[in-house]
Amino acid sequence: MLPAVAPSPLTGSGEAPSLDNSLTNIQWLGSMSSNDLSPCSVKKEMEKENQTPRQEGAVEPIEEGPGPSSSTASWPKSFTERPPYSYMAMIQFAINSTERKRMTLKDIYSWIEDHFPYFKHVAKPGWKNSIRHNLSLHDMFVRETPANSKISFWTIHPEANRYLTLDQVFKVGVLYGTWGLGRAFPTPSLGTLGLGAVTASYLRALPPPWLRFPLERFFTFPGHGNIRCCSFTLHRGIRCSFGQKKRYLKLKPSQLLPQLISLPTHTFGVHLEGPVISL
Amino acid sequence: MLPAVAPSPLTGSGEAPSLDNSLTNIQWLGSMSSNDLSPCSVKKEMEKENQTPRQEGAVEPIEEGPGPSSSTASWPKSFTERPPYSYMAMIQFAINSTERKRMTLKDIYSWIEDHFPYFKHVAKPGWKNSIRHNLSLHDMFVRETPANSKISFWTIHPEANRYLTLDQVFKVGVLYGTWGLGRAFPTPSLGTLGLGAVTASYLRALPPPWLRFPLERFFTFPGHGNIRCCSFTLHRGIRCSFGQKKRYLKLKPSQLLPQLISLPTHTFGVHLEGPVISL
DNA sequence: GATTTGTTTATAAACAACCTC
DNA sequence: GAGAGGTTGTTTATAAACAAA
Ligand SMILES: [Mg+2]
Ligand SMILES: [Mg+2]
Repeated sequence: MLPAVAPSPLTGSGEAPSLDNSLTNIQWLGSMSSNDLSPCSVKKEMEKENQTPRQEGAVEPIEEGPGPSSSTASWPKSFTERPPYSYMAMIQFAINSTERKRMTLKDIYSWIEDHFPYFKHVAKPGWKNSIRHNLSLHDMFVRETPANSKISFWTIHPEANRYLTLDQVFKVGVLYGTWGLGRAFPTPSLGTLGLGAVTASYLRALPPPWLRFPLERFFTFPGHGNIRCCSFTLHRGIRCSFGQKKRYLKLKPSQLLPQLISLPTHTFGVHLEGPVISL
Repeated sequence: MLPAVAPSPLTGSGEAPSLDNSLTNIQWLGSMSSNDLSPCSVKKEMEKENQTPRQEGAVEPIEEGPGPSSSTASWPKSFTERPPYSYMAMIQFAINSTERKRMTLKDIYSWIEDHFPYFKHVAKPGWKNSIRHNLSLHDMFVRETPANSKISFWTIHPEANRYLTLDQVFKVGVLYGTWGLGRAFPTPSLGTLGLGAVTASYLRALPPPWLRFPLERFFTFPGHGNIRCCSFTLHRGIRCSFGQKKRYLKLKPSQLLPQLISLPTHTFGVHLEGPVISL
């Protein structure tokens, strides 16, 4: 019941306890953002369906901020370290990178290897099994075979596709609606990062890279009115909460947007429109 | 390419190759059928919601047929051997054994332990994790909390519930519709049992316990007309096919009955009505 | 005949929320 | 009431069995 004092945003992220994991992940956010693909990814480009060219303007490269998030001069960890994205998220990034929002299995493999070298060089071969598992398991992913074709493409169910791309994950977002009305985060426990007492201005004042986090899924709840508290996982081990507990919607996370077939839990991009409510 | 000759039904099941697994499973079908619960299951009976009394007439005890399926005089294997049912199937058996078709998690645990001692005495404790995983994962299982109650019950989505019970799995069924029109089973491969050249009279002539197998899910396809071939898994490693290949519906198994949210693959009970077509 | 693609189940684990003692 | 520890619920990862292409 004692409201724990949330870390002040302006004192810097370095003061929050046990942030090692988060900072590791934060480095990921900027490192593989754009076109630094390995050369081997160019050869079969003609056989693949066109991928939409990246809009460079959409990417905000992360300047190294204060604190331990500045990377060393050697090979970036992102080449050997597992990205913080779930398979479900990476598959969406891959499919949504194409013009027609569809991709063959083989190209999904390649896209992921090209954008996340971990899977090319480090991961056990079973990661491809996991990709196939995810494609089959989640209703969000739908296989389509064009008439008179033997090729089949994986698509994203139109009701479920929010057209998120890897680039979007890096964007800076703003709060929308009546977010951040809650009290201080009550009980920051192991592996939990409470931002506490969140207001829009509080969030705007957060030093980078905090606002670059994927926050999207808990922002809008069509049909559920104004939600005054939320809690979500940024990456494994890093969780954020806003507002009062005890007032959660009694819905499992994947039901929060009931019109969607399936929602990923982690690592979604900021994808917001609308007015910012100053609190 | 060579069409393998299917085993003749009247020469007995003992001649089919590599049936060790199947016979092990067949023993399962009769051994735990009725009320031979362990004594420790009686105590908390009052706290539980009523379970419907078993209709003894519905169970056909399996007399020991010819071949290696007769069990030894010692403790039946079924007490230490894993039952052939998936978690999804066992959960349905448990919930459907109650009057109101709902059950708490704890009672699901108990029901399974009582009816399948393997889970009480042999299985690693992680099996309960798997039960919870299945309850959450499959949309078929829906949690309901009565108003003003703290208890929550697991139910089966009414559209998906076929009200199958453990007892029904033992029932003998008959073919319905135009089943069994196909040719010989083409390529029995490792772990596959081809019945081949199946007709209704062929199936009626099969010695027990063949017709006691769970066959239900491929029998009726509302809205799909007459299906002339099918293939299904009885238990792990034992697969049956009817009819010609190359004429499969292009649907994944769980979509065969599209009005259902989710269908288990294995171990479903015979649940048939209608005329038997003699071929 | 071997490889790739697709579907399903099992198991372990991370983690949140709830409940009980 | 507060806290510790066990129970219940949701989600992801990984391996594997197996069918079909
Ligand atoms: Mg799918
Ligand atoms: Mg469920």
